[in-house]
Amino acid sequence: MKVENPTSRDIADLAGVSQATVSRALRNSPLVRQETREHIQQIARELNYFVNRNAARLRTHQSNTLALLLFDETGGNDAQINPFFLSMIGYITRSAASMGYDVLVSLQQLTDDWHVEYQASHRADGLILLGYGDYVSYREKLDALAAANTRFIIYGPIVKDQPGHSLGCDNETGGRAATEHLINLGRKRIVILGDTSKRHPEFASRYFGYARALQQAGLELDQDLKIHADNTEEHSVEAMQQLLRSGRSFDAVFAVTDVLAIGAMHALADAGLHVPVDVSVVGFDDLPRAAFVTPALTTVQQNIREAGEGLVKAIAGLIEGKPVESIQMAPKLIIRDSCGAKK
Amino acid sequence: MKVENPTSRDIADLAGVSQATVSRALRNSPLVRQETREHIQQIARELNYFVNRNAARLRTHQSNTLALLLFDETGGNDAQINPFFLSMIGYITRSAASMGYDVLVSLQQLTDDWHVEYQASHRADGLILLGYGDYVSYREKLDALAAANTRFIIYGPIVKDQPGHSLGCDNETGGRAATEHLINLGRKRIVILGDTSKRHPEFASRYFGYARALQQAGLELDQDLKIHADNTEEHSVEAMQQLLRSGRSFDAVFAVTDVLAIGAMHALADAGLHVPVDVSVVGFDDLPRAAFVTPALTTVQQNIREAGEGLVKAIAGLIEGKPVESIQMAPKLIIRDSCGAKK
DNA sequence: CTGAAAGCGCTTACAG
DNA sequence: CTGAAAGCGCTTACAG
Repeated sequence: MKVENPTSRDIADLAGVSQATVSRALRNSPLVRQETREHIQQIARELNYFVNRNAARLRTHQSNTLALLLFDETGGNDAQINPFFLSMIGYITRSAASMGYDVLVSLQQLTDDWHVEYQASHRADGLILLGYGDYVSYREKLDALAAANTRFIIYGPIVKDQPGHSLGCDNETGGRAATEHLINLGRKRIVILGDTSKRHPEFASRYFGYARALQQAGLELDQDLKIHADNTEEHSVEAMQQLLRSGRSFDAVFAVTDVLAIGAMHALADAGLHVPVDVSVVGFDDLPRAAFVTPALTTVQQNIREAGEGLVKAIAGLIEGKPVESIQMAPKLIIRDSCGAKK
Repeated sequence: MKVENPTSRDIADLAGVSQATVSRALRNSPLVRQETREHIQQIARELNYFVNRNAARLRTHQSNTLALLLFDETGGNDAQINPFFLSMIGYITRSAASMGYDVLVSLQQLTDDWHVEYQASHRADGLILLGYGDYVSYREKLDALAAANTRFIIYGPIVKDQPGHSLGCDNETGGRAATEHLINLGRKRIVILGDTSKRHPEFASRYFGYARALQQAGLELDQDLKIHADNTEEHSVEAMQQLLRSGRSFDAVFAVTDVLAIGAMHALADAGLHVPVDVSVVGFDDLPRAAFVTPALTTVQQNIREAGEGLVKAIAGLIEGKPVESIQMAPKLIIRDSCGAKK
């Protein structure tokens, strides 16, 4: 009764049926008589048999696998993934498992010739793309994906004319909510911090929300308060130090990511300014660490659970040939201490 | 020249050679004449051809894939993975990629009938197990893995008689370093916080290190200062509140994880105690958030980069049939503000 | 250096 | 309800 690496043929011999019947029985085909089916499954269990997925995949042309591609934002120096996207992995994995998909994880650098290979080599049926990338640089890759008929979904903004599907939060509404909140707290000179160029459409949308809120409140849109910073804590600190040195007055900072907001808080504290008394700070993302910094960071939350589940559902739909629409989710303002709303 | 889903046969037809030669050429076999090889590779590139990995895997009985199994510590309520292990994913993925392995990620619940399936179904050649599990409960699963001849490596302590290989940090040395540091700061009544039972051998080792440091310093090992808490912030807060209510005096807390340390800091602050003036706090793990809490947490760092790379190297060794030894890495005390060393 | 052939372990249309 | 057969796309021992 002991077989080293049992195959369906071994089960068939043991059960006294054909190999085809074993295959059917193990897939719970209604074609097989219940009694036969149970007998076969019993034997399979005893032998600790599992279907060789590679054979099944070769035969069916389906891998039942999703590839999760994370843009490596560190340029290959480190393998630390942006914590916002990192925490999505759990939800994606669980959600995929519940739908019968395995999840392959891979870090992708801008220089890599990525993506195309996963589906072409039949390792994955579709791709999920995660990361705050530079969309101008990535565009070329996305076009290559589309040209190869690869199924993919990006977590990010809906960009006009961009190939493929996207799922992201409504960045403009989020940026607007953050800014309105600051305005309601009496703040009038609100810095917008980050790379809001078209290279980062999600950040640009947050900026549009900011601009709209100011406009609606009758506040001036001062270009001097638009501060560029690449999306790292270090760049944020630097940008804020420069702003402080310039002597320009401001009473609030809306950073387009939490990473930037945390950097800004450090720079402000180092300059002897008190958050939120002197300057209110609001971020975006609700990173796990946002609740742990002091003062706890007020921020715009993107629902990562909803995002993870939505991404899997979308790519599964694409794989099954269903029509899938790009989706925008509602962001949520999380009020903590850095804005000064709580007294 | 356009073929929808090209196979090696298509390349062969186009190149005017046999399919076998194409296969050899694409694998850079020295058997193939260089000119022929380059010609074939050229055509493959033009057609955007990639080897069907499922066929190759079926044929070679190798998946060149590692399965990364994360113990789900939330009991299925949430899919948040312990951030310590989460941040290892990047290093594991990159390291695996550099050795030619794909990485499959999966959340595993205690109730699942896990593990065995990955290798038996030929989806992975070996497993990496990550998580602060309850080793008494997991033991049964590990035995099943071993019985099925599955190759696996666990990030965790080396436990006597436990099947398989482990890679972890030297928890006893880490616990000792943390405690000695507190003693050198003049602390005499040091609470040890966490589940230090044999269910969590890594925590038990940290406790042994603690005990040894006290002993060496001629300090009493007071059982009243050994405080049990399951590894969540909430349980930590509760345990500390109970300790504070008991009126027992103490001047330091060595929490066996950062999660517990952060919970303890909250409980102490809520009770009006000042860290580190009234009570020094030291944790273990160096979670990303440890540097962000106030005061910044002094903790014992486990090198996740070294860990990730070591795990991949170890499982790759196991797969290739090389002898692999269980490994202990050196932990490193990271001194920040919560212990009171900096003035 | 190259080709013809076998075979990895499945799934499924076809025939009964 | 079941079996015989074909075939998914590779890799590699064997023969030349």
